[in-house]
Amino acid sequence: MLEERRLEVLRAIVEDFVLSNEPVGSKMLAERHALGVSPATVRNDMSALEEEGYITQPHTSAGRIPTDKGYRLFVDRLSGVKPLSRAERRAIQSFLEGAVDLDDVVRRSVRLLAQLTRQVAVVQYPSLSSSSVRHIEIVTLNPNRLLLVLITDTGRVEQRVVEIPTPVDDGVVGELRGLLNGSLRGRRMADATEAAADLPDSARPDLRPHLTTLTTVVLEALLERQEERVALAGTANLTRASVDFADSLRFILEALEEQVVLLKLIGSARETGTVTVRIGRETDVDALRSTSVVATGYGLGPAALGGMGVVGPMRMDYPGTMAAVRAVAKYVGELLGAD
Amino acid sequence: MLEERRLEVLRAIVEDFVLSNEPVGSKMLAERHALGVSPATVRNDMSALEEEGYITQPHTSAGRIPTDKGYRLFVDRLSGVKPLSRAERRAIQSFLEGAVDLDDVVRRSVRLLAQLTRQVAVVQYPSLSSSSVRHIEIVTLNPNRLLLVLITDTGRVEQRVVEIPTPVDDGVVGELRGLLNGSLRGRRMADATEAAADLPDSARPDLRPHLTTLTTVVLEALLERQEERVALAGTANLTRASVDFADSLRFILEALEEQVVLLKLIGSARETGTVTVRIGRETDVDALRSTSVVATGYGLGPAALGGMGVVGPMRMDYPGTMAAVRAVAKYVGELLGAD
DNA sequence: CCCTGGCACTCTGCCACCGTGAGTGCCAAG
DNA sequence: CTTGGCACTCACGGTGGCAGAGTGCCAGGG
Repeated sequence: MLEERRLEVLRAIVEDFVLSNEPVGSKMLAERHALGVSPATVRNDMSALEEEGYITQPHTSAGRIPTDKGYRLFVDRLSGVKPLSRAERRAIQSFLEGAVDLDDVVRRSVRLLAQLTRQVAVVQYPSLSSSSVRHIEIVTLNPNRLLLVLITDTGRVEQRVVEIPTPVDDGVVGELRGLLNGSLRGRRMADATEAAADLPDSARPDLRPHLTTLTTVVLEALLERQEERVALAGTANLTRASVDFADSLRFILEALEEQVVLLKLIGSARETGTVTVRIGRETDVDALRSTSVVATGYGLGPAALGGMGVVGPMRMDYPGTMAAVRAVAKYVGELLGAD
Repeated sequence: MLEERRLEVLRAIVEDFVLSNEPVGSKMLAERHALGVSPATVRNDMSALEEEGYITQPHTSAGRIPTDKGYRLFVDRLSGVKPLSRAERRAIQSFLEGAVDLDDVVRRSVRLLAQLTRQVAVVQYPSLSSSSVRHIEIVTLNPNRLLLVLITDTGRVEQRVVEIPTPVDDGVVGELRGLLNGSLRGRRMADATEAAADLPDSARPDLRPHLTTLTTVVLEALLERQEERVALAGTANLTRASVDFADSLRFILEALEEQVVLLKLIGSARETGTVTVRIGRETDVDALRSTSVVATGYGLGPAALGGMGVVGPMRMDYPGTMAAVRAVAKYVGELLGAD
């Protein structure tokens, strides 16, 4: 009984603080949350919760606010995932259905997510490594330069200009195209890299040098920029919570411009099949120590296509945000899977 | 003589204010700027300048700050374009040369520009309409779906999935590819649209329906998204000048997330061959009334490929910013032109 | 006619002060 | 274990005084 009420008090504190952004005191708490006990009792509980590190007071004789640890407990044990309304679901679906190509899908999702959560949204472009090769095209720009275009089944298109030492004619280009497609088409990226490496050895001698350069470029495109890109939206929402960040806003913005940082945050959630939450210092990024990240993977199967999520103040509506992230990820996954 | 000194005073005010962000008074001005006259004289000049609307005082008994009109005069008549150092030029060049494809060029430029100017940078993707078709590729996804890939000489790649009512085999696809390339390759986009529209009429009857759908899609891709995309970087720099914006920062960020707004700002500078400056309300965007925009077109010839520029506080180092924008635009233009 | 020094005046910014109110911790009684 | 009471502690907001910077105006000098 006692334990249970304490948790109830913690939940009440988190919920109130999320709404008001003001340290919450014992009196208000006892009044507004029908806890059935007096403020004095609540004070005792608060004292215990503070002892255990779940809440803290900004200064003596102020109310309490949750700590990282407090939010963590709240997310883990005290809150579910608030389901979205039917209207919201329909809105998501219809907004995403208007997309004309992969780029558009990503851009629409990220805007949508930012709007739904009123926070900064991040969407990773579908990773090459978990999709498969649909087609490889070689276009002659001039005798010494080829343009290599790689198309994946998720609709992603990678392109590279390749300089070749000795000129080739269209016939050779056709053969090369045939060889590359024959050996790589339909393969998942991870396997394709091996197949590509073996390719030159088994080919006609006069084609080998060209094949070597081409496959090198293919491998480079596959590996190097593997999952480099992310889309970002809703940075204006950061100012909404500017009270929380004070002067650190600049560093947060700077961190968010670093693709590497974003990938670390979002990419790591990719493989877990569920929505993950990182609170405060759990983000492992110093500039984001006063923010939380709610992220998940999207796309079917064990290896997801990519990750998406939002970055917001620790003082965040976790149930609502988690629901929005999960829903958008689900729809995007379906959209790309069916394509 | 008198006129001339007044302008000198205005220049001094702008320069000091840009550095200090504090209203500048007559005494400091006379001391630091070797004007050869006493503070009292400067005061008279300031009084006149205020009368004419070039400067204003935030409150009685404070120093003066420039008005929109004052900055305008400064930009038009009192400042040149401060040339970049040799080292800076080399840095620009070497940084841009590392780009692997068009996307990379744009992303690198925008980051570079943000870094050089310490402001928010905007770069428009090369417009389709002023480049020409290098190659059109058609890939069969399944009998009823084709992927159309359009490659321009600036390296831009557009892709569209096309649903076709009646299945086609590879032979037909080959013919279609040949027809499209034969009639469109090498054409500038503006002309290509006409050629594409005429194409179906002159083709073999059995190909006509397919050609019609395909050309429709091509036209759509060319027209609709013609110059839709821009890249943005350096939003964190806005916080650097947060004093200037106070609480309007949020609205500025919101405006910057609107592609339409950015295109209006940057795109309009595309056609002028020179660096243009819009100060305060001249931007015609309400949220940006306390900012200035320095922009120019890049790419050779009369019709530029796109625009690029920066958005910053009115209190901005105009000569330096203009120089940086001009230099980056020049290098990017050369890079894309040579490609 | 223009420049200059002097002078009175007007503000903002800063600091110190103080009362109020919210909130706490502790304690003794139920 | 809960509750009411009580003394204590601070942040916050408003007030008042002081210093400093800047202005406008004016009369005198080149």
